Amino acid sequence: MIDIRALRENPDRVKDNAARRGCTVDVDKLVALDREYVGLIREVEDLRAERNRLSKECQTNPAARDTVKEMKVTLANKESRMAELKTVVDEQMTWLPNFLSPDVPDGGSDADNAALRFVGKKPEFAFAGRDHQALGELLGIIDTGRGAKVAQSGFYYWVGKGAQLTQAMFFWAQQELVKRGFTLFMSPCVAKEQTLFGTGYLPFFKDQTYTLSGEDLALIGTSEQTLVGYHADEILDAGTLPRRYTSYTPCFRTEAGSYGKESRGIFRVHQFHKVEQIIFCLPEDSPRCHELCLENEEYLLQQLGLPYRVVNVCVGDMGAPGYKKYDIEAWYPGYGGYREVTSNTNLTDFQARRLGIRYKGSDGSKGFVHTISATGVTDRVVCAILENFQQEDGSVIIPEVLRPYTGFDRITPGV
RNA sequence: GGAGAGGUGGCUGAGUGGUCUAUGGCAGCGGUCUUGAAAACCGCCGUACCGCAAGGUACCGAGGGUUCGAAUCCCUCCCUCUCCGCCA
Repeated sequence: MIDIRALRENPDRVKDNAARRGCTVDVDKLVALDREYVGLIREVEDLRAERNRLSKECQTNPAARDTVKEMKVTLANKESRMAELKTVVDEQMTWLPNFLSPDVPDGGSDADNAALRFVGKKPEFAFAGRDHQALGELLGIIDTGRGAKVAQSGFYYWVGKGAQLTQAMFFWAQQELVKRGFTLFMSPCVAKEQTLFGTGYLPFFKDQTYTLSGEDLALIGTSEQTLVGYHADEILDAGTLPRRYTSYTPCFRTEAGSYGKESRGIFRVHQFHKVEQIIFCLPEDSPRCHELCLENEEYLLQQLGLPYRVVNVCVGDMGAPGYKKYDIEAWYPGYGGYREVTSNTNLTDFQARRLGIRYKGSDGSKGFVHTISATGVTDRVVCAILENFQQEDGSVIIPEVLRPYTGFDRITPGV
């Protein structure tokens, strides 16, 4: 949610931003409705002041009661119009996108993202590289068929050494982030509507959400929802910022409308797993914290030995709550291209405003915190490990940093 | 799932129709005193919104209702705690 004062003081800026981000809210109409609303606030509050004054007078002057009774009718009419306007204005406000960092590239899709740098050396195979699905089947470590049998298409099993490798990576990543100042959480994997709304997933990504029937609960699409929601309606002591939180949870997404798009393997699925990075910080600190999360992402991929590129995500490929976003795309030799493995968004005060997360400084300063939401690692990173470290016979060499956690240094077909 | 108790400001905890944003304590801020600190004493100390300002309005779990007037009375809902049952 943007500050409604921005709308009142500089509607053109809001309008331009909304247009650039493909938002269909009629800003001019919204401004007019808000203006009427603010005018009514004045009238209603004046009437209430008069009513309150007369009510006190009733104790000594019973005749005042009749006056107040009459006044209540007028007041009730204005109040109901005011409530009506507020409902409409609030609803429209929730659809307005965040403002953009000046260095966000234009563009309509991920093809327009700006590559910032390429890191790591792509492996060179003297054989035809397999993709993760082929490797997973050959090694018997990814089972999509039984995932579909038991749950639905889009669910899958990691099996045997694949599951060990995956768990090893997730545990290792959590440990690394803790070393870097993050507090580890185990989080609920469901959240109520208000939490999803507050984090900006609703109303924008409603059709991506699995809701539980008969409950005000949905499966989380990311632990960002529960970690950011953790401090809803709280005032944080500025001295405790930035706060760095991490957790490892499953993430559930319906992926409505994306059937058939890059659907081979387990790249786009209904349930994946993620180690998340969340930072709450002071407004002036959010660009720095955003970079910090990117450094962490890069550090993890470098330790694993994976080649990747960093992209500055363009307007059209960024969700409405984002102010600036970096994606990291790992190299997938079996697939033959770079594919998104992490994303890292500076949401500025967009979530904090909706959730009521504020800070207070000892110098009396106060305001909404900024939030950064970034990936640590996901299952997609394991897919990249499989593709990059595959051998001609289909076996996969385990990155050294993970070996203390896996207890083995390679996965071999038939073993 | 069954039974009971309760939700008031950063915390604690009074308040059962009007002068209540709301007693007291703790924490916090400022000051007196002190070489400094502690203690003691004095003062300040919620949030949001409207307004140039003066000031005003709203908020005692949420939403309705009664009333000239609701933290206080009525209704609905939510949540928390305790005990019992079940159980990873």
